[in-house]
Amino acid sequence: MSDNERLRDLAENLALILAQGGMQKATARVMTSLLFSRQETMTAADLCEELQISSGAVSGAVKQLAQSGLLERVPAPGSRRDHYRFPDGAWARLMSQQNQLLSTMSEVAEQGLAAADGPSTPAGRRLAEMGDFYAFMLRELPPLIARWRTDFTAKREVRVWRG
Amino acid sequence: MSDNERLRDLAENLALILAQGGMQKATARVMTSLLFSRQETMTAADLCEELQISSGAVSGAVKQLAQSGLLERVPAPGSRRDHYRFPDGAWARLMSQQNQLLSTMSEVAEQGLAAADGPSTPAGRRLAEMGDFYAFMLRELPPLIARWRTDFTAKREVRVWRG
DNA sequence: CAGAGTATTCAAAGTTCTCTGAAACTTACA
DNA sequence: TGTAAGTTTCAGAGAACTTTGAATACTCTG
Repeated sequence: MSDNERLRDLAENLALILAQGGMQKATARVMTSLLFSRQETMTAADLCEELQISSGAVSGAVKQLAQSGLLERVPAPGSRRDHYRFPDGAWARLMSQQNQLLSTMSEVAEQGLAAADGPSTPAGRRLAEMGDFYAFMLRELPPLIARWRTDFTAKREVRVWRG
Repeated sequence: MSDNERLRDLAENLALILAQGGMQKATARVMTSLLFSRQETMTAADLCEELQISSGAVSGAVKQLAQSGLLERVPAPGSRRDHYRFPDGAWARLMSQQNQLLSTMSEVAEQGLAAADGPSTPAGRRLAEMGDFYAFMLRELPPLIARWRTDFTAKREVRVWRG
């Protein structure tokens, strides 16, 4: 199997995993195509051809991905077509967006605790644990992600110096 | 609105959020019922009545939840019915299970990097970043969760002494 | 070991979601 | 401003997933 075939295989495989995790199939395939593509950017037509899906499906996938920051439009002078790419830092951004959910979980738990007459009732015990856990994660995760960003940026610069 | 109604409302609301995030509706509702219930445990019949769903749906939901550690069967002497409860430490366990996914992401990125002729190609750059990010998270998340467990266990013990 | 009370399985029905293909819309250039 | 290239929208077909309800299997208890 050539390296190109291997890349395509890995892309389709990862798309499958993401689809099982709730992402739309076409959306997942567009995302992994961009991620594993040898090209810097891909056009909608490229994606249609590579994935054998309609332009409508590509349009929908692009919309969703752009909203969650997993795809960016690249200005392409001299081309009428939109060019898309998988943005640098997307993974970190994706995980940061999870904070939204953590925050919701934490709030719901607090409200529940208030309605449950404190942490000594069964419901109160469960909700207190839930609230504590999500508050903890909400406190700890953002600095962790920030630390990765710093580390990785430093590493990348070393690579660039070395050329 | 009474506190009981508020609890039920919060439960249904959270179930809706989880369902939007890909969890099956019946499964999410069973989970949040157990989480917000004033009782220590609930039976299948309790769940059927509270949620107005069939026993088949409850059975399916119980199966799924038990597999992911979000529900546990409680031995109930003197009752023929199974009793279910939301287990202590479930949230931490749930997050730990995400490590499986982190691990997969990290591996796929490595394999992709190998097929992409190193980090100086466009695909290589993207996959190197992805691999680095997930390897980092895989290294940092488990100790973080362990730390929460320790902290929370200590806190709970303080509550018990005082209680 | 018989029988009542529960839990689980499974086919069928219902529901929701996704993709396609065509039409409408937008944009860039002559 | 007209035209051609490209993108987005949307209704409808089809696929995939959920739930139900009845039949089956299980498990205590007398």
